[in-house]
Formats: sequence, structure tokens, C-alpha cells
Amino acid sequence: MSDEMFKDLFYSGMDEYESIVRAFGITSDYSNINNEISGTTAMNSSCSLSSSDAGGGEEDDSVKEKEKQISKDVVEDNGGESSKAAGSGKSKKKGEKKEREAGVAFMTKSEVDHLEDGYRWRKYGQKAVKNSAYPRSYYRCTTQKCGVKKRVERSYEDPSIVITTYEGQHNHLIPATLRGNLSAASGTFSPSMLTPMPVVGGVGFLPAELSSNAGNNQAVGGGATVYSHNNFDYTYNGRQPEYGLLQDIFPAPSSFFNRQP
DNA sequence: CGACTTTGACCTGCGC
DNA sequence: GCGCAGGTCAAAGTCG
Repeated sequence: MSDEMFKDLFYSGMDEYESIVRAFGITSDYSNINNEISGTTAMNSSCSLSSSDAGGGEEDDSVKEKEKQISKDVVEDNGGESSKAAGSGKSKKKGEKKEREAGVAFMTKSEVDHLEDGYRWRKYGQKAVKNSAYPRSYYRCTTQKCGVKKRVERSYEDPSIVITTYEGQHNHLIPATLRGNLSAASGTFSPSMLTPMPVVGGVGFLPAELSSNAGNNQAVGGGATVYSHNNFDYTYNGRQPEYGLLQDIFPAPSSFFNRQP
């Protein structure tokens, strides 16, 4: 079921995500999402739905155990750097603890895997994921000294849903020249092409209009909070261009989009 | 020709 | 220790 898959996709904040998915009816009817998210009760109700639905219960223990462990690491790690030893190829530094960063995950209904977000990305890997028919792609920000990575995968149950997980924080501005252009990038997020459903991990990344409800979500999992919002009716005109599209979606976290090294 | 993608191999962590 | 799964590297190929 998709719930199980999503638990694997999001290594922390599973409860929140699971709740949101169910609350929004993502696996079945996307037409309801806008209505549900527009109401402030969406998040509240989502919590009550958590872990009560069929299909995800049997994995809860193991998943949550894993989640706890990972979330602990996530919270302590704010760096965006790759953990690999410099210039040593595939080998990671021995004894270095593998740490996962707080992720910012977006669920986006899109036909294309790689969504333009204003930054330039280079694909460096692709792997088949267990329990998913769709491979996961790995991208890295092409800007030098920017260690931001992202993973892109498709929803198991609904291939039209693209799940993009960002790791790290950009320490630079959006490149002046994009493959395409900014307007094209904006078009990627336009309602005509897709229905953005950002699932945000990390306290403080919540859109202002939903942050009042965020406490319900943040309280459970600890670490990176997974968060979903499907009704971003933003216009990108008049926004600060340096933060890019994601910044438009999430006005608050300048530290995320413009992290200093 | 530079930027990017593809893809198989390799490495690490983790559970058994 | 072994096998699995996830993540990464890097050579080769592709594209504009």
C-alpha cells in the first residue's frame, strides 16, 4: 500500500505524513484535497486518523523505531556537505557516522520527474527502491560548494505524484541562467500543469498560513516534520527572485534556501 | 565542447 | 559473517 511506501520514503515524520496522506485522501481522490487543505481542520483531523487505518499498522513498530533513530541524527545535523572523503571516490570516511539531514519533501502531482525549482541539478544516480515499482533518482546541486541534494521518486500507488526530498540548504542564490528559464520554471508549478503538494520536513519550514496548525504535526514525530499542503495559490510575481520557486512556496525559511556555509 | 544523463559497480549500514 | 537495501561514484554516452 502507499502508506507503507511513504513510510519508507520519509525517514522521519512518518506519523505526520501518514496522517496527511490519509486526511487528504491522496491515494484515492485528489479532487478533495483542495477543499480539505483549505480548512484549518485538516491537520487536526489528520492526527486523529493517524495509525488507525488499515495497511500501515503492522509496520508501525519497526518504522517508528527507525524513525526515532534517524530523527535523532537529523536534528543534530544541519550541514549540507556530503560525508564522503574529499577526492576519495566512492569511499566514505571510515568511522564517520552516516547522518541524514533534515529533509524537505514535496509531493507534487506532475508528469515529469524532475521539477524545476529554480536551481540547477545534476543527476548522479538512480536506484530501484524496494516496495516501489519506480526508481528513485538522486540529484545534486551543480553549484560548487553547495551540497544540497534531492531525491526524486514517484508514488507507488499514483505515478502521477512525484515526491521530491531536498537535503541540505543552498548557500548561494538561484543561478542566473536556468535550463529553460524562470518563467518556465514557474510554469512547472502552475496549477495548469500540476497540483503542488509540498510535504515539508523540518521545523520552521511551514507556510505561514498553515503554521498555526503545524503544532499537531510537529509534536508527534520529532526531527524533520513531514508536511503536506496542496492548495498553494501563490503567484510568483512580485516575490523576491533570489529565493526561487521553493522560496515562494515557503516564504519563511531563508536559512534553508540561502544557508551560509 | 561543456553540461548533463545513464548505468553498473562499489561502499556503508543494518538486520538476521 | 552474510545478504540486502540505500546511497554514491565515475566512465561512457547523449544532447544542445
